[in-house]
Order: sequence, then C-alpha cells, then structure tokens
Amino acid sequence: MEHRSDLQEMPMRADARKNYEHLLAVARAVITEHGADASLRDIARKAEVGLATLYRHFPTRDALLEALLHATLAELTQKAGELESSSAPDEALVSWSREGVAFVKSFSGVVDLMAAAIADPESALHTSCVSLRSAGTRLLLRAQAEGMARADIDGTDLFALIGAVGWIGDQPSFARRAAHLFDIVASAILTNPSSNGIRER
Amino acid sequence: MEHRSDLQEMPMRADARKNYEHLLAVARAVITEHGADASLRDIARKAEVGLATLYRHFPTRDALLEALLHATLAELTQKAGELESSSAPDEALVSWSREGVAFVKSFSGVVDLMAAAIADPESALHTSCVSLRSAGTRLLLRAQAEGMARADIDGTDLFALIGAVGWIGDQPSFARRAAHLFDIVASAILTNPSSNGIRER
DNA sequence: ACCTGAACACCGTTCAAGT
DNA sequence: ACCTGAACACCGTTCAAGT
Repeated sequence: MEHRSDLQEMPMRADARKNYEHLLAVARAVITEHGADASLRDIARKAEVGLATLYRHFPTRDALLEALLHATLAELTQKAGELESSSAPDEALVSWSREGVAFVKSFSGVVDLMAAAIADPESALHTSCVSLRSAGTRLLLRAQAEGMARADIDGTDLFALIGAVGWIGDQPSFARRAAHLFDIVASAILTNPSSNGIRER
Repeated sequence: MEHRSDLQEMPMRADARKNYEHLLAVARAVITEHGADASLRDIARKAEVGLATLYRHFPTRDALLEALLHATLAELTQKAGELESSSAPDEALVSWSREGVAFVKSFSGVVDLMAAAIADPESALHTSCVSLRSAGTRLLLRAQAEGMARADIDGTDLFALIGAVGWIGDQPSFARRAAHLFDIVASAILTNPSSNGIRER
C-alpha cells in the first residue's frame, strides 16, 4: 500500500491520507460485489468524495486495482518461494497454481485486466503481474528440471493456463466445475499426475 | 437469418427488410473490428438508421449477435455430425474443438456472452449454444465409448474448456500461444494423445 | 496541497410522435 | 407497420475554481 509515497517521498497530508484509505476500503467492498469493472463514479459516491478526488489518488482503474491487490499479489508471489523449499517440485507447482486460480476467482473480472497488464509496461498492474509470473516460472523450471513437468511450456504459458482456468471459475455457468477442470489441466502439465493431489481419471 | 419471420410468419415490409439487412451488415463490420461489446449506438449511426430502429429489430445485444452468428454456429454444429461419420472418434473430437476455439477467436468478446447464454434460457443465443454443446457432447461420448477420451468429463466441461482456450486466444498477450496450449489441453482430454494431431511433448 | 462541481463526450434503453 | 428524435439515467475523464 501507500503506492504514492513509494515514488515521491512526500508524506500525505492528513485529509488526503484519510480519503485515500477510505476510498480504498469502499473500493474493495464495491469491487468485491460488482467485479473489477465496477463504476468508479459509484465508488466515489459511496465514499462520499468528489469523483476527481478518486482520480487524484488513482489516475487509472489499473492503479486502483494495483493498490487494492498489491498485498495479495505479493503474498502469492512470496508463497511460491516458500513452496519451493517446503514441497516437492510437482506438488509445489500444482498447489501454487491452484491458489492463483482461487485468487482470480475471488476478484471477478480481474483476470482480463491482468492478461492485458502483463503485456503493457504502462499499466499500474504490470510489475505485480510480472513478479507473479516470475514466481510461477521458478516453480515451473524446478519441476521441469526434475522431469516432473512437461518441457514445452514456459512461465507465460503457465500464466495463461492459470488465467484460463480462472476464467472458467469466473463464469457463473462453469464456476462449480473449475476445481475439476483445474485438475485436468494440471494433469496435462505434470509428467506423472497420479503421484500427486491430482486424480488423473 | 430472418430470425423474426421464424416466429411470427409475417413477411417484413420492404423498408424494414432493407434496414434489417443493412443493419446486420454494418453490425458485422463494427463487431468484427471492435468486438462483441461494440457500441450499439455506433452501429446504428454507421448504418444511418435511428437507434430505436436497431432496437426494434434486435431487442437485446444477444439478439443481434444471434442473428449475426446463427449461420456460423449452425455450420459448426453440423460439422460435428459430419466428422462423426468421416473421422476417428478422437481425431473428430479434437479437430472439432479446434474449430470451436478458432470461432471464439474470430469474434472477440463473444465467449463471455456464450458462457452466460448457455445458462440463461432467456438469452437469444441460448438455443444456438445448447445445440453447439450437444454437438460437442456427441463427439465426446463417441470418443469416450471407444476409450479414447477420459470418462470424467461431460459436454459442459468440454464447452468450458473450449471457451477457456478460446479466452486465451482472445487475449492479445496470449493469442500466439493459443494453438500450443490447445494441444496441451487436448492431450489432457484424450487417452492416447500421441496417436493424433497432438504432439504430446 | 488537496478537494470539488461542473462540463464534455460518450453510453444503453424507452417512448411519444410521426408517416 | 415501421421509423425517429428526444428524453432519461447512467458512464469515464478533465479542469478551472475553491480552501
């Protein structure tokens, strides 16, 4: 959080900081309910703040989502490092990917933004997404080095597949199948799926 | 096409028919360029027709897309039947699925609408989507009966997976990987992937 | 330094009034 | 039977004017 003070080392004025914090809390509630493409106007209104104030703190929608999701995305990134030293390569890869899908599912509509952000260095979400992909790539490489994951995919492929299964979880008509379909996709990535949490057939 | 005369057996007045046809042609161009969530206002404007006229012919966005895609979707549905009698069960399933992904890719944003439509009997796209799913289900069942496809998925799972890989193809950042990732997902569905167009590793 | 109201250019949807 | 302009209630984005 405090993404602005990271860049410009000026502390926020008290009223600004209060608005910022409150805006973020309201945005979290509204976006949790209506998804990542919720109305920004609505957020400002519910926060009882001028619309231009929201724009001052978060110049783009991506900037707002970055502020909202930064902590969670960083946790997920860090989680990969932990799994790397605590679990078998294949198991680590699969359970981390599963958490990625769960994250996508928990913020409706965010997967489209992230897919766009990873290719757009201008997006406020870009670096978080790149870190996430790097974290996944390391897990993938470790599994590949042990011959536990197929060798013909890279970190971006993994990112895309997690996004795709996340997309399934984001569609009300398919959501309840997401866990099952995750297992199926995971079984395609692993060399020996049955040795893990994946029931192959 | 002519979705209205299917229901009410009244032929359209000449001016109406002309508007209808022209509107559809313009809509095809605009939606091809801007995706399924293109501005309806823009379509009416470019067709040089009152906005209410567009609504008269296509009361919802789904109705417009149904009129636009009906022929293509019907062809795809029919194609399944042809493959059923001309190809091996696994090969038929895979190449039909591949065409499904290609279709999704060719109309940006349509996959979200279809995922919603298949669960919503009120949607104008509903029956086309259901037919499509049925067609896929038959190919899947045939492959399963021969032991060529895993037994733990149904037609809706197949629909979701095709949609998910289609989603990948719809993201500019992932599009060029779609073909490769399709092969990977297909390999997860088939029992013996290497015997087909699928290079397994 | 920060906030705000208002303006601008868009949407989708509906409907009374026209021919 | 069909078409239309206009109205309504929304958007996102920007900016001059306030404190």
